[in-house]
Amino acid sequence: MTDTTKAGGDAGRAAARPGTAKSAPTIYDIAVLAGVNPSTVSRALSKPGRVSAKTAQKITDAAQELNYQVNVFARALPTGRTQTVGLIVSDITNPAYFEVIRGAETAASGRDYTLMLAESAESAELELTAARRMLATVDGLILASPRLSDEEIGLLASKKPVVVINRSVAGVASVVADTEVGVTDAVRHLAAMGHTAISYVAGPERSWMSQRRWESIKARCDWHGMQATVVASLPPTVDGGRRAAAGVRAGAATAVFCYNDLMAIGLMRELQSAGLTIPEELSILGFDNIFGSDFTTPPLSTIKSPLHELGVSAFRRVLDAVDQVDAGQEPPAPPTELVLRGSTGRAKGA
Amino acid sequence: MTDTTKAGGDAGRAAARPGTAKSAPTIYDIAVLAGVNPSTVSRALSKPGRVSAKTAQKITDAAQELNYQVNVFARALPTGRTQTVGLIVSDITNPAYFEVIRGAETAASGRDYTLMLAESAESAELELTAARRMLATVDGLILASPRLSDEEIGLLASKKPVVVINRSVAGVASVVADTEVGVTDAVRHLAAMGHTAISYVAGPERSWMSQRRWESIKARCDWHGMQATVVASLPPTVDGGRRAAAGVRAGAATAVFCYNDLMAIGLMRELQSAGLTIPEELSILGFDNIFGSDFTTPPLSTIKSPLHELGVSAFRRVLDAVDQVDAGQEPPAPPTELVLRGSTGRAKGA
DNA sequence: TTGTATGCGTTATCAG
DNA sequence: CTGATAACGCATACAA
Repeated sequence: MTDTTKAGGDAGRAAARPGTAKSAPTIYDIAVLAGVNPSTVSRALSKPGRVSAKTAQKITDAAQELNYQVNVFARALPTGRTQTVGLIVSDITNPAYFEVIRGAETAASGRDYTLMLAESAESAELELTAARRMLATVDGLILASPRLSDEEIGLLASKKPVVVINRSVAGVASVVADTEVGVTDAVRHLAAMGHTAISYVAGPERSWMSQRRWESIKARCDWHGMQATVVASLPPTVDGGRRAAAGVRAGAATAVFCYNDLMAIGLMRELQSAGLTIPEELSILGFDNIFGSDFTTPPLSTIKSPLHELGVSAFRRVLDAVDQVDAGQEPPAPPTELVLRGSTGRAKGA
Repeated sequence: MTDTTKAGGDAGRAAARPGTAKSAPTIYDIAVLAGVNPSTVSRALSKPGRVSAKTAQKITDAAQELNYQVNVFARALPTGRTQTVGLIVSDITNPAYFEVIRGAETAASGRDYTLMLAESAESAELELTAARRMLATVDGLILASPRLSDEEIGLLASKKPVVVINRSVAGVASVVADTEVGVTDAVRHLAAMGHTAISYVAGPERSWMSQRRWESIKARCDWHGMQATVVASLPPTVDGGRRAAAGVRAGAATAVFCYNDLMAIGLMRELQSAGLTIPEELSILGFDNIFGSDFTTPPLSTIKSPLHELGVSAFRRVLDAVDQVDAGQEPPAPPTELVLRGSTGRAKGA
């Protein structure tokens, strides 16, 4: 039976809407118009070069004329491929993700892929739900600063290509910014400004990157013979930063790193409203260099992350995995960079 | 032929990955395990109540045991439905979209829908591309402050349910914040502070909302017998705001509204770095009340938008359209609200 | 209530 | 190089 009629329920896409008459054209329509077999149309459209130039021309012309658009569902059914990759960020409200989203997005568009974005609102549970949902429809998944456990991530990665950003999970591809260079510069600067004791306001326990940043800071402080302590572990938000104020004041540090700019901003504002002057009485540093970190008074000194590159690079790596191309070496980690503004200064009494 | 074997290319999802053995279970697998017909499984899983409680139980049990997951593509093929709605924002970098995204997202999750997010980077062309791409895979589309022309939007809306946020297009459902109340309060406040001439820094020409806000401001100023003028039309970004500085200084206004907070922040900072003191020499007002608008010195006075409600409401309306339920009345526009902070004060010389 | 038969639009296999 | 045909997994008229 080579029935080319389009019978059956018209439940298809583009049906029943006011302006839309009949359902979208298919390769069958193109086939009759071009006088070839549907399978030839399929070939011509999906694998260039596997069909004679002449018929290919006829077919593309016919497709153009009918304003043909592939039905991605029909295509995905036999192939399992969707030309879509997912990106899950832990908090859409954190400006730090702006650029990683942009980076991934542009990289995706450039390769004719679509990016599917979701957030987990800092909840491991929601993150898992979102990840599972996405996994069913995407070719690969990018997890930015995931709150999931290593096991959960490994499980996801066993089903589809997964790349994690700013985290390291055994057996899973990852793209991590090199915190070293920014931290090295920052601590050296602090030392030069007479600081001898610093503290660190950590982010969530589950945050691999928070841990990583602390280790880096600790190591450099040791090197300089400075004292370094963690004062708290709180949500990576402005409010989290505020809540760190008491702990910070209780300590003896004259300079404090916060896990990210959001926390640094919260901490600074809370301290200021309690009467402290920044940086005269305390130096504050954040991480990321987000939108708004230069709005504050004083503007925030911070360690800038290569957010855009992270997004681009992560997308590239999923695609490599999807296409089974051997990624070769892990690409070098893009470096961080110290951005000195007004929230850091000479140590009090130094 | 009721062949239940799973032959053919194993190109399906979850194939060829290290840990994954055979392809995912289907309703056929469930059917044999539960001892019923596949179509019964389909019914049991998609339309609760159309199958006897007993068999339903058997089927859900079997599904559970096999860890069954519907293949959304296979489902989408005959039905055309994907349980997914798209949201396109004009600039993912604008914090104003945080809450509309969150709103739409939570509303979507609540109804077991997935939100697909994209941005257009303030480009009408990219927006159209993104919209077209999405249209093929979603059940409905939300356009937040689109830069598209009315015709283009109408065309999209003729194919799938479309809802626009903060814009009005003939024949297309829309959700718009009521600017009136916020503006009314703001202008009244300004009048009380002795201002008699205000100016407006407009956003993009294509921005319906920028126009809307201006009309609202103009009307209230007229009412108070105040003079009101537009000084520029620029990109709705911090940099756009900076570029408005010269025009603002050239005018005689003692208070200026900016299309949004981003512009207001840019304008304020530029003016300040040129030596002006805010609000003593000039009062500045923004719109939206975004993240960071209270970080500045002085903190920005602004007209807060019901961003979250806009997102929620927009999602609801697409869903109504998708489900063909008569939306009934246009829901009332959620109101804006004046938020007085430090960037507004008594008119200079008043 | 449940089973039967078929279609959804595309890709893939196998002949010719 | 091209044509015929069988999956891909699910939903749904229709019959029983």
